[in-house]
Amino acid sequence: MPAPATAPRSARLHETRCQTCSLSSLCLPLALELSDVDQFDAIIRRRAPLKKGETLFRQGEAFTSVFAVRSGSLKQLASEGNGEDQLTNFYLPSELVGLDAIDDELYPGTVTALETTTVCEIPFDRLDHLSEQLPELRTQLFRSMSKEMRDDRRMMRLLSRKTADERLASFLIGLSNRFRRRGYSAYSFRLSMSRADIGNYLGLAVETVSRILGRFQQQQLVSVAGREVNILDLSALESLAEGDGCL
Amino acid sequence: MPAPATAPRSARLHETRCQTCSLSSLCLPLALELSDVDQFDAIIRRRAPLKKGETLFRQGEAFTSVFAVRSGSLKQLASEGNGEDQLTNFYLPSELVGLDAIDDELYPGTVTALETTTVCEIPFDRLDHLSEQLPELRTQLFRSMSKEMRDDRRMMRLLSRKTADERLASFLIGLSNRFRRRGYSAYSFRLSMSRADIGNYLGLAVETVSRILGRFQQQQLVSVAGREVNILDLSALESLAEGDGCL
DNA sequence: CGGCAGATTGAATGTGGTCAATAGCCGTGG
DNA sequence: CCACGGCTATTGACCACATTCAATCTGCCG
Repeated sequence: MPAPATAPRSARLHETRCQTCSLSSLCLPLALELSDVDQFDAIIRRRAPLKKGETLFRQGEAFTSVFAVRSGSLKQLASEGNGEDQLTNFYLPSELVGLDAIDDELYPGTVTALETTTVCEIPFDRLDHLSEQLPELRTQLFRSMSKEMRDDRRMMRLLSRKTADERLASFLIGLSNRFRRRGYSAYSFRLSMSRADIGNYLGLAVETVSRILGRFQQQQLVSVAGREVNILDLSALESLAEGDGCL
Repeated sequence: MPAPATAPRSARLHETRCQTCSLSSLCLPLALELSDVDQFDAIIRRRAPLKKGETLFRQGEAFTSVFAVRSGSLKQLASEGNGEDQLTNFYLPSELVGLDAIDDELYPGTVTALETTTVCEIPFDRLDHLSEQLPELRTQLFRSMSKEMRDDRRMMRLLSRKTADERLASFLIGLSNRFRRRGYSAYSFRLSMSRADIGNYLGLAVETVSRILGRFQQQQLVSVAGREVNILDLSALESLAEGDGCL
């Protein structure tokens, strides 16, 4: 049901353009000339906001689009075989969702909103085609994918070599950095995900997450109240995250 | 030092072309028309074979090229901070090395040959530029990266949820599949990596790898003699790898 | 105010790591 | 050809970290 020519106020909300988006310096069009942004903007489809718990797409659905997060946050869950679900990623504003579906043209996980979340839908065939004419866009796309690969490697290192304490510390540092880059406080933020999500993501039991957050609080590294986090000693947390504990 | 017009025998070895490469159906030019393969072929640089233990590039070096493995195998090691090295990947023939370096234009790990190995060097700027004219090449490149991301997610699941037994089983199954796709036996192959490499990759101690391989042998799942592996009960190994142990 | 999911805390268990010793493999050189 | 040295692999004993199970507590929405 496409919006009529004279859209009502509710539809206007989704008419925002890349040119006016505060994330444009982090998002795909980051390297584009103003005239090119117009072209890019033209292929974007705005979406009605997702409410908490609503899914953007489900595992196994046909891949058609990648999505740029505009506000809010999402998680990606992959259930494989009879095993439990694995939380493979959290997505924050300006990040691209769905790049891992290009190869076999099926989304490899279910992506769900952790809070009220708005995304821009970017049909991939049009993105691909546009990337032919706009080398900067193509480069940015390659970079996004490459970066995600690098982040994955970092995650593998976390999962295979780090202790539970180091994982939690890394997780908090990672969030802090991502918030900072997006213009939010690096020291004070709200976790949009549950302890269970954190545990699932980090390969830890919920109880372990809880215990360690408690311990961090005792050690004056952070103060945690429910989902509100305050980082009290960033550098200590950083050295913990890098496994400097044995120094 | 480019080869003279009439190249000596030793240089001829590296003149092989994509058109005659037995891997062409798995490698990047997979989807190209014959005429387009010529263009692709023209940007490839053949390399002298790497001997066991020689490095293709080191962590932190400037990114210039991706590499397609032609024969042999490699490992990628990333050392972060003061921590130990993390083995992030093994590369087999037809696979692309270096895609994770695009974003920050530095190789994020050191890649080393596990045995005598030949690779094709593909300067990335020329690849990128060619992908503008050849949509199929671009698609294939996107797919390769997307696939690597998917594989990384699978690896994360392995590292965060699977037991040591399941990891080893998954590892053997994965190798078996990769060998099969390349036309080698899925049941009988030689590990080009040491136990230490396997352990590092799977997030296990060497001793654990050794123990579990021994146990698998007792259980008649495989027979292992040094680096020679024979898979005796593929389906049992597969169900083990998927964590069906509790069924 | 009640109900329920999410979060915390405690005690017991087990998987895999560490340390240490031994055994096997392979290339080198006598 | 065999002996030696170094490295890789195997095996064993012990220990620790994180999981599991279970109970309790907190906060939130109806």
